[in-house]
Amino acid sequence: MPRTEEQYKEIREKSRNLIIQTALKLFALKGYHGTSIADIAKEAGISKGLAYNYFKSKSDLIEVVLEQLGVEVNQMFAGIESISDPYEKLRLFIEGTLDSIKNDEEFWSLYFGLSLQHDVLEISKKVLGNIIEQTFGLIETLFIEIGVKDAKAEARIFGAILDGVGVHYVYDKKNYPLEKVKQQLIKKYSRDGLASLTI
Amino acid sequence: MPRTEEQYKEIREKSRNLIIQTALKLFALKGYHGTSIADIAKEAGISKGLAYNYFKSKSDLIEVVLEQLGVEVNQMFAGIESISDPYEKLRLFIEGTLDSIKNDEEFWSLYFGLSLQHDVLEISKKVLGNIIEQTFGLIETLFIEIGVKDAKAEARIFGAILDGVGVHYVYDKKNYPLEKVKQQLIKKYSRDGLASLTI
Amino acid sequence: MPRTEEQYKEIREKSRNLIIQTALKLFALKGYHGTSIADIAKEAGISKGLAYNYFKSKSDLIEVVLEQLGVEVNQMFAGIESISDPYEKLRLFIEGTLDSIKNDEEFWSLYFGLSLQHDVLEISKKVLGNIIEQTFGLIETLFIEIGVKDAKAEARIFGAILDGVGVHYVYDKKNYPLEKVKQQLIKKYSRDGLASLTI
Amino acid sequence: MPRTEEQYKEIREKSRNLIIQTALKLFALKGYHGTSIADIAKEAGISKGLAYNYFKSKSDLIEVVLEQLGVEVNQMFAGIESISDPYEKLRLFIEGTLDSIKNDEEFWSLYFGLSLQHDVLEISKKVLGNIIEQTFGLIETLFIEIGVKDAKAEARIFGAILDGVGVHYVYDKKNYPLEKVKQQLIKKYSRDGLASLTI
DNA sequence: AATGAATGAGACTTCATTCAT
DNA sequence: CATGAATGAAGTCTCATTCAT
Repeated sequence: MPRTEEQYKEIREKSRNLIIQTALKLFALKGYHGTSIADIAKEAGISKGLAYNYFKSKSDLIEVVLEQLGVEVNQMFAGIESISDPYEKLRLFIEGTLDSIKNDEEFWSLYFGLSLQHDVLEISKKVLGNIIEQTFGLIETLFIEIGVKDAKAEARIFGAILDGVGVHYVYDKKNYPLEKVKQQLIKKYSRDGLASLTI
Repeated sequence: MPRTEEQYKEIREKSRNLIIQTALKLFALKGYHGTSIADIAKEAGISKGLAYNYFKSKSDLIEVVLEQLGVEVNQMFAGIESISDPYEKLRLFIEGTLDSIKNDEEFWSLYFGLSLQHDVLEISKKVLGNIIEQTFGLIETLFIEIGVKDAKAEARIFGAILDGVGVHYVYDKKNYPLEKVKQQLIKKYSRDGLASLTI
Repeated sequence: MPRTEEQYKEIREKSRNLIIQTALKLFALKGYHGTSIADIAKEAGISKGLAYNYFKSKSDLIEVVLEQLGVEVNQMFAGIESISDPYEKLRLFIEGTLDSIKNDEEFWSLYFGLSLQHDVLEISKKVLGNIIEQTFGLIETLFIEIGVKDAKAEARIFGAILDGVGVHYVYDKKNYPLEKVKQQLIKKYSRDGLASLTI
Repeated sequence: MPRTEEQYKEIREKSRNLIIQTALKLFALKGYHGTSIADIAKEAGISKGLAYNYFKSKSDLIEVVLEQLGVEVNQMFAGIESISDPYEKLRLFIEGTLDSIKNDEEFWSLYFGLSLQHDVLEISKKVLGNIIEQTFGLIETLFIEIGVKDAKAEARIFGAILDGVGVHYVYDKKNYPLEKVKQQLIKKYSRDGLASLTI
């Protein structure tokens, strides 16, 4: 009995996701070059051929993986939008990012370790560029709302801190004083901490 | 009649440097994996074999290149040590780093793009770990001198900013408001800017 | 639709054997170092890559080839076990070995020429050591049964003769008086010939 | 002051011997392929270039090394010639060879391990063929003198034993019962032992 | 939709040999 | 006589990708 159109679609969706998730995991663990299609296929329990059934090439696969990454980053900050107090928003942003860095180590390891890999960079820009730009815009708006002078630069600095902390944490997880840094940042970006920067 | 010890040493020095410089350039341009020994040899105008006369393996070569990088980073900050005023030191640190990021794009592209590449990471830690740790210590001392509470976390944040800015700049050179960010950072880490953090 | 498990197994079996047989032939002909994987692939009419699909490395391949050799040596002597008269056994041993040396020149050329090659020696010991040890034990038992004093040493000498003859024959096939040596050995290890050694 | 012709010759002789001895040692230790000219030069404390000053190629070097080996083998048996009793000669032959195998392990390791290496085989035949042939002739004469029937075959067997024992000993030095084998052989080739073979 | 055998380009690496000094 | 920097061919091995079934 042939499968229905519906069933095929479901199977495709499932296999595709399996491949993406497996790739994400292995890329994070062993890097883009350190991971072969054979590795991914084996780990996912499928054949190499099947991977090529869903993705044109390895570079196509990483593109999709990065997209997925972007989606997840977006979701992470989705909840913050609804908060109205900008200071509270900043605090949630900091807490959200740093807690996530701590809890989803693997994910961020991928994000920082992968998206900066040279061969991945161009793809990364293409896929994540928009999301990153948007996020910077969001933060800029926040600083404008708060009344910070030169909100654009301030937003860049804010972003630099979070990414810088992420990079440093991934670089040396064991010794990084993540909690202290978090508290310090929350203080820094509280109403009092920002007072001197506002008009 | 063989060349003198001196002559041989000179030849070796020259070839070795040529290889290192060429490798540095190509690694920065095309990444570690994207650059083959053949590429380096061709660009340097030597044979593949000669590269192996000077470096045991490709990974040995990258190690030396990273070391070289560390040396240059160190030199960059060497001049700052002699300044006595800690605020001035911070300013010079910021200016030094950001100006260098702008002027030695290729160098920083390598520093950020390369040392975070997955396979290079371990080597990078081994070679640059000390220098980085030292630099963090130096900054911490600075903040202690200034009287900042929780100087350790503050030093981390400071470092995160500089590296974050570097990463962002390398990620998208054309649109990055480097000058603005520099001014804002100088203000932030001036005596007035830090007032609220000190005891 | 993929091939069945069965079909795949068959294909694999066939390719694997093709590679082993080709390797055996070329190793015997040109030595281990004198034979490249490319040579084997070309002779077998397959790609270099495929050889690595079946064997982890060249040294893995030689190991399997030597194993194969061991199996064949074993089979050669399998028939002798069933004979009950120890003198008859010795005769068959001598005849079997020397006839085989004459008829399967290529095989023995490999056995003597290959297993003594320096780099192959360790692998050879690992793979063939047991079989050789067993065979010596078997011969020793034979001499004990016959009543030879110091059967251990006698077994060693017997083995040395056969291997020595093999080495010499391979060394200079054209001039070696194999038939004469065979007759002389049969006489030497007949009941009469051994009389002076028995108690 | 330029050196005299005499001095030059002396230097040449010394360097040449140094290279040969070093090559002999390393070839024995690591095999022909496992030893590079660079290895030899380093071990001998000379430059690669110098090695090529004395030997046209690596294969030329091995040829000379094998020749040297032949000379030493010849010397080993030189003393035996003067003995008049053929039985005594045989005994000295056996003792001489087996003691030497034990004492000059390295040398025989080279002799058996090297001269049978595939690439070396042809050279070995060319260089050692004569000596080996001569030695077989000598032994044959001995057996004729003693009155052994089919002395040619018997000589071959005698040679096979000594070489076979050598090969086996080199193959597994630790466990080989060399002393026992020696005693057994001496007995075997004594007047009594050979009685049954003589007319 | 799924398989895995097969390919082939290209990477790293070694090393005998040459040659300018 | 002596040096060692330099070459280049050749070898081992990996892996993205294809394709017959």
